[in-house]
Amino acid sequence: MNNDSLLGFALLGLIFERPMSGYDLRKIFTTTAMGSFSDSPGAIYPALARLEANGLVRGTVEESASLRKRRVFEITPTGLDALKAWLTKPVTRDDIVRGIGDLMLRFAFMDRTVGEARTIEFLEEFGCEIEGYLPSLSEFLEVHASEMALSARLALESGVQEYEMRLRWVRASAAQYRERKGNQV
Amino acid sequence: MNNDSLLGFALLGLIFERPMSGYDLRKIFTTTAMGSFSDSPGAIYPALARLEANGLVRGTVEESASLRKRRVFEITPTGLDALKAWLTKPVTRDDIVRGIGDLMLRFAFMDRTVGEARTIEFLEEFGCEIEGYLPSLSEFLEVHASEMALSARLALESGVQEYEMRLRWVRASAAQYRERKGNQV
DNA sequence: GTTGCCATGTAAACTGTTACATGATTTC
DNA sequence: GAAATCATGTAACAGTTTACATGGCAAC
Repeated sequence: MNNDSLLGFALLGLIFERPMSGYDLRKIFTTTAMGSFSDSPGAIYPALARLEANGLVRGTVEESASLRKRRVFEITPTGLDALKAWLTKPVTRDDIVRGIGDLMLRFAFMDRTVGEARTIEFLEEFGCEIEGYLPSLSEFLEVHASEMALSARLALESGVQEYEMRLRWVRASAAQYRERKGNQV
Repeated sequence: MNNDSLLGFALLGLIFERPMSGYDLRKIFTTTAMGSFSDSPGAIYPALARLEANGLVRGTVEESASLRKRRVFEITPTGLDALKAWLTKPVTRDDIVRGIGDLMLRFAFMDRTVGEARTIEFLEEFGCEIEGYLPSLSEFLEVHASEMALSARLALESGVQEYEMRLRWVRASAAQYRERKGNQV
């Protein structure tokens, strides 16, 4: 009954943007910047089957003339609800500690689904959580730096730099959204 | 027979630094900057059992006075070989596309295991792969920016900025290693 | 006519998640 | 003596990887 894997939501979000076949989705993972996902059929086709079993997408075999058989999936109203629910989840500390990839995926899908107001809120929550986490990470580095191996220390510094970079990005992005919103009024 | 999961190597690397129990390892994942790993016993204890079954670590029950029973694991020569083999694997395009977390973990363990020369080599390979990948990502962004939703474009820009940041980090780190090496001669 | 791409899927093995279970020891 | 922490583990389930399997169509 559950379908909360990141791959499932990635598929759902892409299918929302336009109806697609399993093969189309695979190609997106191999050829575009979404290369962090597996393009293996053993991951994608079962994930699509789960989405369909849960009523989040509906696949129909395309029969247009001389084309090979293709099952094209489109999102259902239930599926759109599930997508929106996932996108509007509050940002937690855990989300940023366990890797920000999930958050970035959610953000990428936001613009055409949950609206600007919520997108800006998301960025604010994102920024708050980084601001809450970064000092503890810096402090840990400061306290333990002397006893750590050079490579371990540098790896940790890289982590700190990544959070700092994301924070700058969050602020710049929020500014862009506010500007756009302002222009529309 | 296989034990190539990232968690397995994380445990192996930590146990190499000093012998530890499963509980110690869990605490590292909850309390230190290695929070990207799961601290659930259902992940760690089976992973330790696999490492032991493959002869990479050896667990002995500590019987010191009035302490609770603790199984303390230490690395075996076979385990050290496996750790070094993992650490010295060449850096591939796939490593940087699928997420640099694995590479950073490998780097963090390098200093005390494979030596400075190999660590510098690793950084050079790392830098080369980013330099090879970044232009294609920037180009993709340039070509598709106009047709993308704002949030999707910003998410992609964040990805580009991350690679740029890692590249700066790689260069600065390599410089530190070369400097240290120079000082020793 | 064979190589390569389009397109879909399955099966076994492995890994990780969630939740449960147990019991000892320290602290209040 | 109750609660928190130390410490180890198991069981059911879900998801991914790897490898295999199939067949149509297009180009050369």
